[in-house]
Amino acid sequence: MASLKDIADEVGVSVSLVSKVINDKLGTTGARKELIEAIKAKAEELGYKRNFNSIALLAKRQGAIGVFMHRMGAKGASLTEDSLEGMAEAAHNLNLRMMLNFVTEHEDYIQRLEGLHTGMVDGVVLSGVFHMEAIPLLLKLKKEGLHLVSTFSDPIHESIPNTGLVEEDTCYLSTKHLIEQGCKKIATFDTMPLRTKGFRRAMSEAGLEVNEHLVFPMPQMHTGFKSSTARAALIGALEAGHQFDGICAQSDSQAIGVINELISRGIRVPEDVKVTGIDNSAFCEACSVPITSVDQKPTQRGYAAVEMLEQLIEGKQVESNCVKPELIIRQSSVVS
Amino acid sequence: MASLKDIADEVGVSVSLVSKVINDKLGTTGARKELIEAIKAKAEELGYKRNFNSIALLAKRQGAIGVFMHRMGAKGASLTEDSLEGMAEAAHNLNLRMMLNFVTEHEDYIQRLEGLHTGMVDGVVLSGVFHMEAIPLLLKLKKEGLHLVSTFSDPIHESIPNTGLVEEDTCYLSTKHLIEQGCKKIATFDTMPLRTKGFRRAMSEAGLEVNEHLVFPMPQMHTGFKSSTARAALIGALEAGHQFDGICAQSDSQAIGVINELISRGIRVPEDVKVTGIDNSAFCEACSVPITSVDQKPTQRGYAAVEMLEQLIEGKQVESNCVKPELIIRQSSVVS
DNA sequence: CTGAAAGCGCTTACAG
DNA sequence: CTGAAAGCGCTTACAG
Repeated sequence: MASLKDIADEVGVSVSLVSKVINDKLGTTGARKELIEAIKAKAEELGYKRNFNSIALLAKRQGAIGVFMHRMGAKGASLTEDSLEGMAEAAHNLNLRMMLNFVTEHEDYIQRLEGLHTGMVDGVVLSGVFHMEAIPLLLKLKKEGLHLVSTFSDPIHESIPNTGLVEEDTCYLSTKHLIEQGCKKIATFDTMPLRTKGFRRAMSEAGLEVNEHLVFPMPQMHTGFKSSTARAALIGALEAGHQFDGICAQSDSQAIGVINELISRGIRVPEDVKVTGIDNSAFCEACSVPITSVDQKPTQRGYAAVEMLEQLIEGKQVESNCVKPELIIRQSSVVS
Repeated sequence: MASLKDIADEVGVSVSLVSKVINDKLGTTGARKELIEAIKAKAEELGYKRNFNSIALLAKRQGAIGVFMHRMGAKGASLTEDSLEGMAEAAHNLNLRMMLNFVTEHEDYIQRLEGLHTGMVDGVVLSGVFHMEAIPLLLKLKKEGLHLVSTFSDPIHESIPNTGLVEEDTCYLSTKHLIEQGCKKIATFDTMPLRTKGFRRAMSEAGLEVNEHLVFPMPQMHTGFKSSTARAALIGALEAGHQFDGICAQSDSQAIGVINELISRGIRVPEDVKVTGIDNSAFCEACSVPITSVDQKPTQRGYAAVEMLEQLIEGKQVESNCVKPELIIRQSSVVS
């Protein structure tokens, strides 16, 4: 690894000059053409690479950010991957190195967060599953000078800017769409309160009454989003004799489980029952009936979160914002 | 951010002593108990965090590795995510920071690789999609002192240790299983030569002849693994009147497409046709008929690759190795 | 136009 | 038992 000193020695000039030439910081005064060229040539020849450590040491700035990610979403939904993709892209464009901290076990969260040294990155974006109990620790890290940004549905603390999602709009959009397609008796899996709220809002705006038997109670956690859990709930409703012509699923996994169950019983999708999901995952295309779904914009939000963090590091004022989900219409909800 | 000097000043000792106490490097001589305690207390009070930059500057070691990942696998297969999970876990256990370089566009690959400064990480694990044209650049980086390890199916260069997969075994295992379940006329999608080779080996070992009409030619690239491409190929074969009782798909996406098509034609899975996939993805559980599939062990391989890199950085000798895929049996291939 | 010097935060012989 | 000094690779006033 060649250093500035190596170049300086070989060319026969001072380290200062080499530094200035390499960084194009000669100012108005400049330097002799021959020297400039000799230095640049030698740097090239020696394969000179700047040493980030010494630069950071001097600048008191790391040029690096951390991503603290608790893996989220159903296996197959690729929310985590899409989100990382957006963050990595932004980090690259902003010339920031990106350190990944990937958590999978709930028990590890706090401990991993404690290992997040402030002298390693200029800031961190929190993502994935959030842990309420981490807030005091986060505020402590913030006080120690670590810039913090998050990308959850909603801000977790007034002092931590967030790139959110209008969560309520997910089911609002899909339910509204189902109504436009002629559905009157719509069911939903009550997995996430805000989503159910959006479902109710769309129903009420359309003047439709919600049949509470069709708001299937679900575990409000990981398992609630699963295909098999939704399938079981659906079977219960069918056996109880409840009637419906639309299902606003709160995940694609739920939707695919539901569609498989309906078809196996000879109930046609979308002719007899229309179905929508959430995540716009690979399931949507792979399902026997391609699934209408709501895109939560993970890549866009990941990108925005990193941009926001960069602003914060630069000392600018930033505010939490929200991305709107988008309905992607496929076969499961539209009779052609 | 408190420094050693801050602590030294406040306690009234030298920086050297603080350094030794903080790092438990007092040696045999030791130091006065009161001082040790005073220093540790002050460090705690000031929230002292070691500065990684100065340490790296001195040690000529970064304590960080890079992951150069070209996102791979079908959307929904979560190979990339699973792989990252294993790498992150290993990095954490080995006390290494992990820098993620996430590439999605083919055109960017080389350029991104060039941006991989040697003074930033001690080594890099290459993963995901591989680019043949990158080899000269990789060898150059290696010569500059960057440790390199990869986790592709096969090693890409004799000088770059690899945590591989016995790719041929994927279809060998699934085909063998289909034969054990009574299949005699087995089809495959010829998407990856080594997988097709494994298919042929299993057939030949069982004394079964391969019907070349049932080796469906596929684009040997991304699109070849897709659900819709496989479905189209299957429809062609069905319309040509080819007979088969088993399908060894080369991805879960292919399998799910095939199963959906068969069922829609009233052909039963697994009773009439048995189907297997590869990836052991979320599709397997979500499909109307849960899919027997081959696990490529991405998490385990990611973990192993980082361990290997650490060994290399430590100056140890390492050798390429291979992980064996594992067959996960589900409903699509077994009549209960 | 060019260079000497100080200093970022730390560790490691070495001296006392 | 404790500390002064050198040095990792770099940048930035400042002096000439």
